[in-house]
Amino acid sequence: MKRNSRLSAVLHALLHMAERDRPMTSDELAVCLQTNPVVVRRTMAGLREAALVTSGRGHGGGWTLARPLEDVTMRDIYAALGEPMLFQMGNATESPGCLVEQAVNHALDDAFRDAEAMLIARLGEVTLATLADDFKRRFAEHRAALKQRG
Amino acid sequence: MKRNSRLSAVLHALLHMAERDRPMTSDELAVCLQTNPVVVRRTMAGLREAALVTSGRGHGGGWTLARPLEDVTMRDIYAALGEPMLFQMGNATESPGCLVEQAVNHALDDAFRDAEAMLIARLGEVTLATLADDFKRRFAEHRAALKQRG
DNA sequence: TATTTCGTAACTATTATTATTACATGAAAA
DNA sequence: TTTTCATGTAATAATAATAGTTACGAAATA
Repeated sequence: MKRNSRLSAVLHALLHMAERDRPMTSDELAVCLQTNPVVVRRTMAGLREAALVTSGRGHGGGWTLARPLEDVTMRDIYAALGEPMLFQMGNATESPGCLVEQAVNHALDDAFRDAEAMLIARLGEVTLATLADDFKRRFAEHRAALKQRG
Repeated sequence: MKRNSRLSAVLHALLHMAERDRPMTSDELAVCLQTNPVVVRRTMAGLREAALVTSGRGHGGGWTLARPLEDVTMRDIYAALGEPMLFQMGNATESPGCLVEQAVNHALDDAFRDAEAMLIARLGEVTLATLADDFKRRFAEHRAALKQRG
């Protein structure tokens, strides 16, 4: 079950980019994300339009972060991806005139709208720097565990 | 864009059933929901297992609500449908060992889990009676508007 | 100029969901 | 008891959304 995982894939890509001091090519990112370079370009195009990354062609070209990690939240990235639907379930639209359907949709809309607002707010609280720090912490733990094992 | 709209479809069906004093057949519900009777049976099967509805075969058979409207919440129905995934996006699972991926997944899991908990709690606050009342209100308004227009 | 790399359109493949067909089972009516 | 009606369910087909691929053009660098 691996639906629309673009958001996590993009975060994954951006953090890998942050670990390097030169551009990463679409081919490199494709290997890293186990996908196709064309898919990488398509996805990153949205981020470029949002000025979160830049791309360069030819020798030494590839993808580069355009802003400091502290300035970019997961919400920014979600927005740059076109604010894809967060929820699996939509409303019925079989009989738009049906008053029963309207009552149902109204109740569901209320609940889903609130949950969505909360989720988006949460995405806005986490920056790429937060994620990078968490990665570094995990990396340090990993090394410590290796060392202890000898 | 009409993904997995089972929840709203089922609510729609149950409220229509509530408006009647005899069982509704799968064919009737299928017309009402603009789908196929077999799809209706498949979907309602989950509700029957959860004892929210009963089904009867042969003449006079069909689907009947098994509990008072006040006793059934949208959350009960969500549960009866097998608690389908609420979110469109899952986590990346390309490289389970990748520490970058783990950091990303952890942050996303946190946000999604909280939003899901909130949404499910909200579903638990709305009963079928709530929806039926809302329907009746809309119906009264509808009639008043018709009357005023002559 | 040769090579690298992105940009993008067109097409194919995969997957998830929904719809359909077919037939068995059970219940009520004739 | 036979006929009719309705659900139960497996198997299959159709549809739609997403992802992957191919192909080729454009731009930048060596």
